[in-house]
Amino acid sequence: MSKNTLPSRSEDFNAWYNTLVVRADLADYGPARGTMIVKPYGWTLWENMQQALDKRFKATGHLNAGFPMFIPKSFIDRETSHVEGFSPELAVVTIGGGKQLEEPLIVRPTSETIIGHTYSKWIKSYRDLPLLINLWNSVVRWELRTKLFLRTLEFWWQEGHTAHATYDEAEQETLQMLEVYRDFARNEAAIDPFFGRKSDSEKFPGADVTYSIEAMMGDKKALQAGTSHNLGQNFAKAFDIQYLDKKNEMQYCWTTSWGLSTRFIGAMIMTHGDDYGLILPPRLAPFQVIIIPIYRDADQKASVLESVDNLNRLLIDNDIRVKIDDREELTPGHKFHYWELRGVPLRIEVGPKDVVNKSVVVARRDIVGKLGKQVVSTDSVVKSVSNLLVEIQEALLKRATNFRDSNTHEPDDYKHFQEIVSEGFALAWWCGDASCEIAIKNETKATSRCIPVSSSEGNKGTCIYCDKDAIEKAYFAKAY
RNA sequence: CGGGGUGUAGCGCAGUUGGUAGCGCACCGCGUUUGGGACGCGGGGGUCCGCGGUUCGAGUCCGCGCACCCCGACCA
Repeated sequence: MSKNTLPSRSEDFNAWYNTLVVRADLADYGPARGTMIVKPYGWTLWENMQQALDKRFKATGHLNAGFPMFIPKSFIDRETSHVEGFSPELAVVTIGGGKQLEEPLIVRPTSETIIGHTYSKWIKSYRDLPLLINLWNSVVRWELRTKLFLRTLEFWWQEGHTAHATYDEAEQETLQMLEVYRDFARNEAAIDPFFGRKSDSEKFPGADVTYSIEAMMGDKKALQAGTSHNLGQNFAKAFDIQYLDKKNEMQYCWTTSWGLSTRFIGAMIMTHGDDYGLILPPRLAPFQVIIIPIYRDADQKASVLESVDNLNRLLIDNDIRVKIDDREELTPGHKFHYWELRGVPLRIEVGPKDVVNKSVVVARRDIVGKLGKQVVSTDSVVKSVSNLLVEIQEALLKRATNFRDSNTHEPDDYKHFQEIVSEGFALAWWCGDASCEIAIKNETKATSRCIPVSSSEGNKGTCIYCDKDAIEKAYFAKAY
């Protein structure tokens, strides 16, 4: 029993996470510092996320495209705050084919600049708008401190880039995609994030406004899990993205960008996982059901495997992602732990007794042990499994949301605020002044996460730090 | 870049006063097992992070590097 156990989640969350990511076959360390190898099991999870997101992007009128990973270095210099934000973390290529390049190339840290360059060529008329494109790619940012999925030198993501005729359209797009992320998080990943506008110091370099979804992890720290930016006309002006309007007058476009990355996998791990390992939401899990055959002798083996095959086919026919673990060298008990570590939502045990009784044992990953087990007749197994997958999905969302809410509080005063953010989220009146934000960070390590839309509900208050008038509330928390 | 820690088999570790490298898990073979991490027997696998020094002899002592991890700084 005491073999191969994970570090305790409650005692050492960090060690738990690092060990789990590797042991559950999601990812591994690459040979270069700070790089990540996403293993097939982790990549399948990412593919399922991609499908769920891509469906939503298509439904809102976007098309995918592929853009170069090499960008002329001069591009990054065109937008003032963009260059200031990204210069420290650029990977720069100076040699190609053995020769010094005339102009260095940067490995894309994000594609706003090359998109800007391209859109200025593509967009001539109001009839070309809106232009709605998404990219699935990887980007490189030379981070000092790395952690698998949460912050690596290279990571995989999608970046949407749109151009519009008016500010209102751009703002509407920005908020629409924020809502897409929120909906994805809630309904696919069973994570209900807070969402809102970023403070000036936390926003994307080059954006007028950044919105984000912010999720609470199992250690009560915040994770920015997706961002959507209204870029105003900053990139349009830097890259000359102009169109002729109906009155034959030149106008600058209004652009947006929005991204969600493999970091979100970290969010799922840290939201749902427990001491036994991952707990994956059924809608995204690479395998929704793992079937474990159990038998003693050759006769039993034959009948059990036949029964398992039938069950497997039945589930596949009903679009359930299922896998049989028929490895002969491992005992059933070992396989139970193996797949619990990997977070498969449902386990079906099929043994000699089940064959005789025309039944199977179904065990829930989110309720480990006998409490989560039930005997289901073969006739109704598809219905039971389908229902249970929905139930688990709902239970995970409910559990995570309860945890979030029971660790989020509105402070009465600054002392109270300090207590709250030492172990959770605070929703507090804030004057909007960066100096208060900085002081709070220095004194508590908590940063402003986002300012929920209509946070004030028309009321006014006083800043939790400086007592000056405040018209908005912001979430504050220690963050990844 | 500062503080701390660790480098010995795939992973986790032990290695005594310096004497020529071992344990558990994993892996391979055979057999018995299989409803919550099976067992027996046999087997394979090592530039002991690197370089230099001390010594008859270095995993061990000394010096200099390097890498990784943790905590800071930094981080759409």
